[in-house]
Amino acid sequence: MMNDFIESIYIWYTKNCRQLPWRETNDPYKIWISEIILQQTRVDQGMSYYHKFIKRFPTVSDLANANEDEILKLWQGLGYYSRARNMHETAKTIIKNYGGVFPNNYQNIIKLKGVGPYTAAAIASIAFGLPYPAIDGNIYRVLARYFGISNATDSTKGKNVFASVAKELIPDKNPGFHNQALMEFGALQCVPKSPNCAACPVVASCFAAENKKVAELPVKTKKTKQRERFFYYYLMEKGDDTWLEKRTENDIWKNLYQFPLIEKSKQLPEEELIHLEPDFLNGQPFKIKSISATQKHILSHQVIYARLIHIELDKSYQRNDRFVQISTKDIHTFAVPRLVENLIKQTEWL
DNA sequence: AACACGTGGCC
DNA sequence: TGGCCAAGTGT
Repeated sequence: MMNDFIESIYIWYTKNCRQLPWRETNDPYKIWISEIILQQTRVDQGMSYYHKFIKRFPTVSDLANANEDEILKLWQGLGYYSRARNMHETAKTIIKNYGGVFPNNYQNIIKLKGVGPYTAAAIASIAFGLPYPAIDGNIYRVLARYFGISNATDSTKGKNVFASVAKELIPDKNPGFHNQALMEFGALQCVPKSPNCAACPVVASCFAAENKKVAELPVKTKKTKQRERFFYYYLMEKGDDTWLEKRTENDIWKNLYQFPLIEKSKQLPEEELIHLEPDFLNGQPFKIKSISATQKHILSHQVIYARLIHIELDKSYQRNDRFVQISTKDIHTFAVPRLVENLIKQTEWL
């Protein structure tokens, strides 16, 4: 029964799998890079980043020796920037603790920063042929529907139930093929919304198809609530120069750059905006040249309303040590969040 | 254990 | 359009 299911998935995968660059290699370094990029990220979205990273950092020591600023610049636009910071830390760990050789067992792989149960199992099975079941969002969905598992995938109980089912299924030989087949099946056939069950090779024995539960499975309980934030960025113009600020707090976009920011707890009307006196200007004279329209930027847990206030500084303006003074034409060399990138695009002066 | 962490695509 | 979801992890 289980074997028929798995056999069908293997046949389906052999026929339908995508040719992906990280499937053409056994290099654990490249497989690791691909797995980090693909965390919570679609193949289409991550593909160009994979190519950029492998080209710029062909080996783990190339990555370890890089500056974090450069790594974040390459990662710009992908989101979840802690992945890039942790990747850098792990590259340095592999050089320092493993002599530059990627650890080849699950226990050491999962110790690496940014590598959790899913990624450790994926690397162990795909790169080293070790029988660890990788359970990602796709596999939760496939197993929940096919076996009729109604436990929430984001509960501790549910995770244990899915883990034990996945463990039953994992073969000793070709576990990497097995894990990728199941994931690919979820990604292409057993999709979240309106899957084409008529074309599914295992529909005849699928619990959800049989019981009209395809739309109800898998079950998730937690819903994320968003908070609103109001960002007022200052584009400070002094001749050909401007200033950027690095976000160093444990908050969104850590270690990325932005225009000097004033954050408010509520939206400010334009007449209040024009009278704002940012502390970083130290009461020195400035002239407002323009104020952008409000830009709405949506994150998974926040909604940010941002405006860019373009000001011209007097020649006497003293530099502020919190910020980096740059030649404005160099602004594109700094890693910035998508929101700031969009503001830059919309501003004539930049 | 619950929550924070990005972005883009889909309907 | 707004909510859901995508090869999860760290704290």
